[in-house]
Amino acid sequence: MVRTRFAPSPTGFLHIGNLRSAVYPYAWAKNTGGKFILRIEDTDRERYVEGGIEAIKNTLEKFGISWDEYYVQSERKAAGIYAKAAEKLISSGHAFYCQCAAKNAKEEGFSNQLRDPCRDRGYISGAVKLKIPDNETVSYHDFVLDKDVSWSTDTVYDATLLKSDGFPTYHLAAMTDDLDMQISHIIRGHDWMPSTPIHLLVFQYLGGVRPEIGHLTDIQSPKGGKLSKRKDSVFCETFLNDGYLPDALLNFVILLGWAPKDNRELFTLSEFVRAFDPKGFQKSNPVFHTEKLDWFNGHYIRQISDTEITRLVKPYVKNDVEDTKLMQIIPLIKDRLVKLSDFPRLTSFFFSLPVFDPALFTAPDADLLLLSSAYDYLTSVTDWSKTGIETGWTDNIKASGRKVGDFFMALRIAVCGSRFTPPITDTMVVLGRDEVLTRIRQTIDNLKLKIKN
RNA sequence: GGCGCUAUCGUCUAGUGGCUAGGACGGCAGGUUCUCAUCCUGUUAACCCCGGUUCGAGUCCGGGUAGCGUCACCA
Repeated sequence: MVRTRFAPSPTGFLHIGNLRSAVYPYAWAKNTGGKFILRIEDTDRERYVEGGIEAIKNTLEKFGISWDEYYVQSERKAAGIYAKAAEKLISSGHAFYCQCAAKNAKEEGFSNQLRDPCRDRGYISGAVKLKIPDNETVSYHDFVLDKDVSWSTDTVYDATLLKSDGFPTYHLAAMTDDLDMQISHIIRGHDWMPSTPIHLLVFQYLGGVRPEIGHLTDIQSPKGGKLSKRKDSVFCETFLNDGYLPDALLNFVILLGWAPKDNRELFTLSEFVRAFDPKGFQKSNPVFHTEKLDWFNGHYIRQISDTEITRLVKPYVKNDVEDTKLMQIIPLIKDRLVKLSDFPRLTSFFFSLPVFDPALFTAPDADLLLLSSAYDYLTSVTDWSKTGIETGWTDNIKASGRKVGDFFMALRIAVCGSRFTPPITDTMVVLGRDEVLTRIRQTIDNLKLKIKN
């Protein structure tokens, strides 16, 4: 029975890395019949984004990730929980007040002092900092890396626990909470690794049962370095709006840094919960190449029903298009859909007259004959259905000595204005007899004009 | 620069001392087909380097090299 947590800061929308940091602990907790906790770490008032909390919850829900317990650090701060923890550390001699001006790491460069000059000044107010002991070794076993990691405290700086505005930093808040909430396993980003010795000390001084700790790999940008807002598309909502299914994105992300022993690739969330094994965590950083995501998405789209796709494709379709029309079209383009947003591009000719592009007709004279022949034949068709149109047609074309491929290509271009379309007969059925005949007639006229000039 | 982590096909990965190093995506080729796509088949391509341990190393150890992370009163 495992208790895990996902602890995002409401500083923006949920990104790919967040999603992964949420789904692993979720799966682990559910796999063991334990509890998954959502904890909002909103202790940085500067970076707080209005609506950030709702956005995070909202997106998690889209992926089917639900939580058993929910906490907000600013509320716990108001209850005095972190101040109390800080006092405990001060009174036991493991923390001290500091009245130095806040440093800005970017400006300070790499010449930071590890030991704070205020540690022995006996101030009775100010920011609270951790008093790092000299010449000690702190260590833990990382369950992701499956490795013991240790530091000399001589390389650790006196980290701030409580800011002068009374808000705790991550170092105090998260550790206090993990203890209070009896978190059994901390799964967090690799970028937290360097500050782990601080956390180990805080845990030790606060007392209680220390959670196991594991550091997830960092997702790398294909452009090098870690995935970032600047150079990459990172927000889950962006992918969702772009027509990626939550199942596909989740499946893709799950496999970025985790793999089962049998190397299975397809997982719904509940299947992942069942298959989850902490031994499957990857140790080296994956690169965020999305080719496989496209494959997953196409795969999942092909799995779902036409009725469901009709619903999903709505945001990408004009309002006045009826469901019955959509239901006719979807079977024709389902296999061609990589993203839901491909729908309008693949189906434009169903809704509007294609523009005549003379360049598409490579042999205008021959095509004109083919189209005239097609027009004559289609006029004679009484049963405007797939079989009604198709029966005997191909044989007739062959008998007339024409190439079937050329014939249908000319027809395809005339009716759809493109060389790439669903099977033309099915398309014509959906379009309707009058529309099809009109389009062919117009194309014939346009072609004649072209030939004349 | 200090501290720390990592290292198998282009990408995601399986591998836990004895394998022709496997799968998936992508690429390429072929089949199916009125085009494209789907689907099917085949194919391509990897153990970072150097030492050591061992009868035997992708697997263990050491050293290089490379990549990554981090050095805030941000998380």
